[in-house]
Amino acid sequence: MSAVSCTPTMGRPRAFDVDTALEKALEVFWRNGYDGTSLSDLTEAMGINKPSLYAAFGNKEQLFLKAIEFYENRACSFFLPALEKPTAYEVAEHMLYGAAMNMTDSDHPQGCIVVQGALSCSEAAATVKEALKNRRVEGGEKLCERFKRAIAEGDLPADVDAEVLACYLGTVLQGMAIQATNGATSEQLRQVAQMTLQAFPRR
Amino acid sequence: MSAVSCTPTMGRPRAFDVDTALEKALEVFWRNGYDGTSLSDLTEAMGINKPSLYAAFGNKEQLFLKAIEFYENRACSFFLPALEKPTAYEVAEHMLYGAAMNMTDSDHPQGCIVVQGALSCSEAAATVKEALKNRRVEGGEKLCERFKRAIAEGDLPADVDAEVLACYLGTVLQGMAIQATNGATSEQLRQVAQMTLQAFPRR
DNA sequence: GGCTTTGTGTACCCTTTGGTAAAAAACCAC
DNA sequence: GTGGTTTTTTACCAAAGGGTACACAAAGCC
Repeated sequence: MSAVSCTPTMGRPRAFDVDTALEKALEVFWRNGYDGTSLSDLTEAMGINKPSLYAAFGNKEQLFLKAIEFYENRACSFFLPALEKPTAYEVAEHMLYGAAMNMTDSDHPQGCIVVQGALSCSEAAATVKEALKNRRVEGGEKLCERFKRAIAEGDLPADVDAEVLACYLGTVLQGMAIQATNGATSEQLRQVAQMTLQAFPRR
Repeated sequence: MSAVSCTPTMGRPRAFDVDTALEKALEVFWRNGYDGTSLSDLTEAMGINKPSLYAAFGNKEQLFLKAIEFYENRACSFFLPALEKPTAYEVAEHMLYGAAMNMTDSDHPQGCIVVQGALSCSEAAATVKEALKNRRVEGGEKLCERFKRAIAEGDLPADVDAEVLACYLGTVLQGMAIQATNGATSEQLRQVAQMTLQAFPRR
């Protein structure tokens, strides 16, 4: 199941659990950003030494990318499940309320690592910055596709612009990540979600 | 006028213009973030040596804070002027369309440095992270005050929740900064602005 | 038991980081 | 010119950055 490494049968067994270590790394990257996280921060949080980190994950950049994958596959992810809802309105509703809940959850850093993990960063972080940007853009495209389908199904009025609607929803979702880091409560974000839905076309 | 230093009459004159150098520093910080910007990046962009930088601006942290001040006092700032508009709706309108224009202006990096300058960062950047967070929160509070005034003036319905309205608008504005870094065009952001205004109560 | 294979721990590599000491240079007042 | 004052230049510092060599330890295989 672990996407990171197939445990070999020979040789000394690993003394740590790869997914647990990845989860710790995710939390550090989430809180401090890519540039703001040092290898010492990582090895300390993960409870392993540098050679173990490099053997298991490649390097800092690859570790970050694997942490992002781990993040998106977590049980509490809300984006993809929301896309499956039967109507466009319910898609938006579940996504907005899911974000309000998830981004303020005190079990992990506030906000969203795909937004804040490497927003403005050094040349050395250009690859991960691009990777996160692509994920944000792809999220918008998935929303757009979903709304186009809704129009085709007659679930949304034919004169609705799916791209604008997706961009609007994406803007609010990404803005909620910033609000969460500002200290907004889940209740405040739920009210933002409610207002956002007021501008949302219903069949 | 320069808030940075009163030019002394004695001694060797400065070989660079403080405000020009500050503008260059702002651009680097804006593009790379606080953690992602090194002193070499700064001195190269500003065209000065490190001792000159330290003499004129203190250190990296103080230079960043002065760059933020410079940023907020620029001619093309839109936030404070929008607050002065006669009605709450016009306040929101000017702020949203101002953001759509400003955050995609190719004369400088995309987005907003108050949002992306130090969103997730190292312990060493905790001070500037906090400073930016405070500015974002204060922006929301100013919006809230403005909307409360609008309610008192009868410009907004009495049953409107000024706090929710301010949080909603702040969320969209901060989300627009992310969209701009994603590569959104000013036209796309204008359409987001238009949709946002649909949820805005009118008298 | 030995052999092979893999992971761990320590100690190290070079580069870059933020920041400064000290001397030379450019100005003003006299 | 001389003295006082400030800025520039060059060279440097200690610490931290990402990354690795190497010896040793722990497992399966035979």
